[in-house]
Amino acid sequence: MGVRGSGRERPTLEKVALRAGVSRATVSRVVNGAPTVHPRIRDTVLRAVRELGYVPNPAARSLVTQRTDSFALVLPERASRVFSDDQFFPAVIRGVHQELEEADKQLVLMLASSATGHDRIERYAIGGHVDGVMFASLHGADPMPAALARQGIPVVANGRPLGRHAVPYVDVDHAGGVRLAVGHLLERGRTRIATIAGPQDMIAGIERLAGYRAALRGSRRRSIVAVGDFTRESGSAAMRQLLDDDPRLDAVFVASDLMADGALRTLRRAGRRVPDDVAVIGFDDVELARYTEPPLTTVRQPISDIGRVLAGQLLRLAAGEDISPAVILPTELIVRESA
Amino acid sequence: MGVRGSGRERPTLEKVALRAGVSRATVSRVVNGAPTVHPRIRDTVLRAVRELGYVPNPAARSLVTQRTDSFALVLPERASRVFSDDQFFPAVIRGVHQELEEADKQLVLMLASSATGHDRIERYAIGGHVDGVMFASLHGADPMPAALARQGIPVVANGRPLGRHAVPYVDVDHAGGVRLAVGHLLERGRTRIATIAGPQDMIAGIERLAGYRAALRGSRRRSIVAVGDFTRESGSAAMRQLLDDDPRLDAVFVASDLMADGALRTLRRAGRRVPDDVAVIGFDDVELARYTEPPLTTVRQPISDIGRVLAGQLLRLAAGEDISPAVILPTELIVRESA
DNA sequence: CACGAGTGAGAGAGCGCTCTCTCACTCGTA
DNA sequence: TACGAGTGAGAGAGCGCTCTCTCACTCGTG
Repeated sequence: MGVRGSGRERPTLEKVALRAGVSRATVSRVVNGAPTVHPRIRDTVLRAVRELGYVPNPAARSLVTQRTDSFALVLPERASRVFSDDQFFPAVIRGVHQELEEADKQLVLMLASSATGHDRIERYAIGGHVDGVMFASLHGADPMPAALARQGIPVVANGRPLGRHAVPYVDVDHAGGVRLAVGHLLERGRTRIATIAGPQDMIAGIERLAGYRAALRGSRRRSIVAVGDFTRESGSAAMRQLLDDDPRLDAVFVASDLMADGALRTLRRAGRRVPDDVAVIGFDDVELARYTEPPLTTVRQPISDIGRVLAGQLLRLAAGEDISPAVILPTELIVRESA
Repeated sequence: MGVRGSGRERPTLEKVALRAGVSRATVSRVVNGAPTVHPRIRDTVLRAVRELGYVPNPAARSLVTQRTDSFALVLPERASRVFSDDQFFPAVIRGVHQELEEADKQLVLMLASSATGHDRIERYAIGGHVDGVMFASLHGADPMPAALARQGIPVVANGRPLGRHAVPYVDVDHAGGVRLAVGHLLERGRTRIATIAGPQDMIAGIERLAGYRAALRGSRRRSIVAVGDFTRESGSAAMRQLLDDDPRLDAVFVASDLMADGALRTLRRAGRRVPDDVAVIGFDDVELARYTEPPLTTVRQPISDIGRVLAGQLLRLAAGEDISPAVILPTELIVRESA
């Protein structure tokens, strides 16, 4: 049966003006909070608005203002990663949503899948459906952000874009976090410190590996590297490989908590005690980290803050303000039991 | 510095018409795929469109068509539950997005937080920003869906709304799933089968508990109930209580995987072996279920299908078609090691 | 008392598109 | 050859709102 659209003629500015005995312009002024309306008239208008249940028509409004008051968040949709139990995206979404809500803006969510998805997003943004676009966790040197920016569309990315063309971005201090982690391991006297890196076409993967290398460099330790793709399975596999490569390693820095969980399972199966035989440190501090066996020492990144700042920067950019080309959020080491 | 809006005068229908040497109406016909245009003219127009990089202005279009081609998905935003590592929402979002993308519609995400959030959502929908609204996992007898439906806005909910006023909904076969789970436990000769129920103001919590009671009723077993709120912690706590209440229980049906994980931890700590001493069955089959200790036997619900169907129904409703007032998706028992 | 500044409200021109109505023209048929 | 049906394209009226311009009116001041 279905609750079909009863139509319910929505009142227009005109109707309200008629009822309040003023002009359309005055109603518009009242509705938009212009200061140049006499209080008495304002009240009359507001009453009419209430009585008629008037709500402005957004299409008509944006037709003339050239704004839509909504912003797009583009997420890569790679089935396995996005929305696995990695909690990154939900938290980013929450942060973005909070910030936008406070500014009374709407969030349009776009999952960029295949190439077609790319096209669609570009057309959508260029078509002026939104006032700006946020990109989260781009894969590699995606040309889309720069392309949109060149079209004059406000764009902010999460994670430094790899291409030449800069768009403003916000990211966390990957290198600093890794430094804390590796420093912690060194302090505890670990000597053979390996790493499980993330995918090398994503900025987070790249920077965390670079951070690991930099942190070890000072200590004359040799680096031992395996590469995963941020999934639990890849963490397990990478750990197996590391144990093959260097059975005597006594610590691993893993570039994500999910991979760290996989690594912990491999270690357990291999009969290594954590942290006694092998210390493990992850990265992210998702909820999972508190429930691994043993609970995971990890580098916390303020995920939903990324979302908030991302949206905040975009709002400012769209408002015509100048924003800093990069905002780097701090990371911190959360010490639990795995290291 | 900021990549500021260079403006980049966007061409209008008029400009395209001028260039192609036809009228605005004809360009509109071509752009919207009307069949009554001579192929030669169509080509000329399309060339002009391409050369000018014309993209229709959505605000102008919806001003006259009264459509926006976008739909809202409303999720409750209770910090702890939403976007915890419960994977429900991400999967629903993905499903909804897929379905909408195929229809070339956009997804506007709204997190309903406080009462203010409610207001905002109502105003937004009534304002005509979207062509329809989906609600996922309403808390209790939320009046919003019915209120919007009464205003003539197409609405579909996930999970049967509790109020009197029906809106079309899609849900999974909770009772059937629970029946499979309890049946499995009975078959294996379990005699004292407890349950950890979900919150009793959510339809999923209510129906799964009712299903448990119904399934036991035939078997002359006594029901043993503790209530959680779908979080891992509440699962742990509920399990502790159950062990206190009836130390000799030999099976638990838990209304969510996350709570089941909590329950497993409590059992482990209490020295009970799973499944030897106590069999555990969860509900949801989120990714976590494959990684618990031991891997969790659980009732799978096709989460992203819920999203797809939700969106599909809404699209149909918004298109003026009649839809069935309820769609129930099947559940199935996934047997792993915990029972 | 006259004048100019300041204030509050209305008139009216669009914003870019769709869609109905109208009309010119091409055929097929008697 | 004449007529009616069918087809393809243009004219033009809005959709509901914002915003500039204009104007009437009220004061304060010289």
